[in-house]
Amino acid sequence: MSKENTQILKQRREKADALANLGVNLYSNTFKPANRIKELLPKGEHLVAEAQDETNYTYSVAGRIMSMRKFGKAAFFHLVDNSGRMQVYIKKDSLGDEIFATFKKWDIGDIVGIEGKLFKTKTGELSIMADKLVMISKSLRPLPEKFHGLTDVETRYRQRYVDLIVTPESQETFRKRVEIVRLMREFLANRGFMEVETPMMHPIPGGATAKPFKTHHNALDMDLYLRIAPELYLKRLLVGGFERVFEINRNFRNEGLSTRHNPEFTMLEFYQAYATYHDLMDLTEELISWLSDEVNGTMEIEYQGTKVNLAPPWKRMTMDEALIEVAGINPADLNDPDRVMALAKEKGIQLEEQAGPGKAKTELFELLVEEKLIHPTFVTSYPTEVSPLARRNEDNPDVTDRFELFVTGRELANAFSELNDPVDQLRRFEKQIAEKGDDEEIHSELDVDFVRALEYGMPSAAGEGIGIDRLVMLLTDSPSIRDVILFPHLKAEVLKQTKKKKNKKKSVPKDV
RNA sequence: GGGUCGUUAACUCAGUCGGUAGAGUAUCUGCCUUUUAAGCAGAGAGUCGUGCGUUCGAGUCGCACACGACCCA
Repeated sequence: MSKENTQILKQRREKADALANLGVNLYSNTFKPANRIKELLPKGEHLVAEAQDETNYTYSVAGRIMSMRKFGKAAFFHLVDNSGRMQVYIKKDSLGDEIFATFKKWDIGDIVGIEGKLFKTKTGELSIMADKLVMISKSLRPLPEKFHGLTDVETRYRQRYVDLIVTPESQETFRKRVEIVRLMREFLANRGFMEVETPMMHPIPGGATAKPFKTHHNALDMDLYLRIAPELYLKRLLVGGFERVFEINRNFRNEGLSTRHNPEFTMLEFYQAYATYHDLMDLTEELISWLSDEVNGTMEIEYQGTKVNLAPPWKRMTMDEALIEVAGINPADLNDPDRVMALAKEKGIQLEEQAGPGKAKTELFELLVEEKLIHPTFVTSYPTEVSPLARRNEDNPDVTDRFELFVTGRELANAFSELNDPVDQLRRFEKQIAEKGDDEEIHSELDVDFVRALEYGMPSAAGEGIGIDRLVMLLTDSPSIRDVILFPHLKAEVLKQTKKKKNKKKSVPKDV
């Protein structure tokens, strides 16, 4: 990691001091750019090389200096603002000796304001001939090299601000992320969904099976858990009469990190009364294919070298069908609970004592099928055993009216027709708690209030969760979840301390 | 938790058999008023991730640790 007293940093500070001594405000807050670079570019389109803008209008722009070519009495540099990039031409003649002397202390990385007139250079690049210069923020640290940029991923994650300055692809990814979320809200709002905010701190973590983060409220003297899912609160709103609700916000899971897992991640959850999981499959393929088209201009995308066709309709198959068709399992084996269990053992799957054939089947699916589902595929009929909140299928109580969506071998969404029978719900909670009872880290407590809510009557409904981070990964061709989260979690950075002449011991005040 | 790889100048990277640390960019100085990876000449810049060990001698070999990447659980 970077050291804090290097030659290059000293030089930058000395330069800043020299500039201040010339009477320049290094951090002025008076310059207000009247123009954005993007809107200037068309204004000079018609000009030929070496021609001046005939209107002779003075424009003003502000931004960061990203490259610099200095001569003895002139210079070119590129200025970048939020909208684009443009060349500025500086001439000693037109600025005067004093101003030009201060300009000589400008560096790549400085944020500056420019006023001037448009012209085209010999090589035909539209530029601003500066007649006024304002230092807005003097940069004290050098930017990464102009040609290779910043390639060290650790620095890109830890110092995302530098990454955003010098890596246009990174900027583009996060712009797309913002756009995807904005479009999602628009899509759902257009269908009558209302966006709500439910608690992030839960007295009882529920709605999923995961290890929660624990915290404590001092005034109430009670433990709280960062939510692992908003599901049980959103369903309470269905009880309350809000028929279409959604929430886009963070979930927290105290588990491992990987290219697909960040301890906090963003989830869209939405619930629609009087709908079934079939309705949500229609809605999901419409939503995601539309998002791809809006953001990438196509439904046929490439993810890490693999072509993926997001154009509807998408494949729909039951878990049994997937095991038979994709994994080549004998249908007879799937209908016999003992043979399912045996098959799982055969494939090296280690099952917990309480696990039944539903769990075994799901594990087989995860092992043998998941990674092979490249194009979007809805897998339905999940075993009831692994779906404690989903409605049982009317014809076969062993499976639920549930689907998960897989794209590029990864789970992207999970949805089901909701269980609204309070008696069944209570039974399933009790069973779930009995099974997880030995795992202290998975906090098991029956959410009595949720059952009470169901007892008031929750309309038939279907609900779904879509992992936003993974969706953004797919639509931006990003290999790691850290590439789509602005500030991903890493271990604490060990900053190298500059050696001091004496290590003064800090006096530690004793507790009185 | 296990395995593999990585960590050298501000950035991007070389560094042979273990023998006094290299380049490009950036920076500084000089020249340079249409350049755009500007150019020419010169200069400075390093606790080689940290620690211990082997050795006459370690960026290089060994061990431990830290951080990161990928794979596996």
